[in-house]
Amino acid sequence: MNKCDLRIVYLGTPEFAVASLRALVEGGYNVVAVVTMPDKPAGRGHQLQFSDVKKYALEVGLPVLQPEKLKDEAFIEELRSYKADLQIVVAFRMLPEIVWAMPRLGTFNLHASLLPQYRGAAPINWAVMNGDQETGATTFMLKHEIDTGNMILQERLPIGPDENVGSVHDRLMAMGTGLVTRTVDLIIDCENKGIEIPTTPQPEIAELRPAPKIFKEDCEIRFDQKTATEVHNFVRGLSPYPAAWANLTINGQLFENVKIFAVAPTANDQQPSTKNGLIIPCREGAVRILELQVPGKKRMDAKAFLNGLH
RNA sequence: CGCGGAGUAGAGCAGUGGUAGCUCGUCAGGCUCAUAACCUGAAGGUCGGUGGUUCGAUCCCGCCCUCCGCAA
Repeated sequence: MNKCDLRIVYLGTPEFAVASLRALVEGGYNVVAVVTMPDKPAGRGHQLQFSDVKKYALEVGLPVLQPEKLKDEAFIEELRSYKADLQIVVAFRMLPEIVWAMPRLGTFNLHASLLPQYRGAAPINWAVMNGDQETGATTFMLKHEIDTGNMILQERLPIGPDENVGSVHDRLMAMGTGLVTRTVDLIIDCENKGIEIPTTPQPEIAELRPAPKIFKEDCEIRFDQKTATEVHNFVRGLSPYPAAWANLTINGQLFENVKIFAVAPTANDQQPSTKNGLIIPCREGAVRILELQVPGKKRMDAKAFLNGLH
């Protein structure tokens, strides 16, 4: 079997999933259809928005399936009609067994963490928020419990001490493309040799850190409850999306819902200060805010913000 | 027709029915390490676009363009 003989159905939604899809398409793999989220009204003015994966699929002329419900009879029938040998899911949603068990060779997932760590929806954010110095990406075969299947390939990636999640996301996305294509190559190779795909059960680890979906209320910075280092990690783990925020009182003026994109730990300070930049005291130490955004305003560095105070 | 904010000097913001200021930056000079330092001086704006009201509009009214927050 050649890579152009293997029929692949690809499931994914955001930008992170586009990279691997593109790698497959441009690498000459036989992607026969794409499954993605239904179009939704979004953005200012509630315009109908296509998912990033759908935009790309349309660009290259791939069939797009957008089921409201993954168990829907019509959708299952349509999916079957593509006669996939393999399904690949990247940043999609939970799949019912009837979907992931459908292809002859099964379904594998690209997950943006070193499994078994950071199972869940926001693995990249949590790794940075926890101050980890390393993360990675893993491909694994789907099974019932989410993000627990046997691992196929895994690759590690260092996290810089001041790096934010946006940067880690982009680097993991690039790394993921290689992981996905190599996983497919491996599967084809095993198929040709008539052997099982070698997989490894996820190791048992005592200290398992989860990576649940992050909501806005989880993003408020509690300066009084965190050390300067913790605030720093929290901010970069949420920057640029979904962004940490806080209500700040500066020179007696209250600013609500201020998004904070970058801070640097700095010398201790008891009071919020604007003398040497925008300094906010923490439970231990203090941070200097480097980049922020007030509602209705543009994102700006702290210096610009201070220039506008009056 | 989802709700809302905003377009004034390179940046961030004030302001007024009689053609505009602040902080920062820039440039020139001084001081000399204050780790986003200090002093002096200068340059730099058809106040988003377009109609209207007015003796006169950056400011009031209509339309257009652009940017942003919320919500999804």
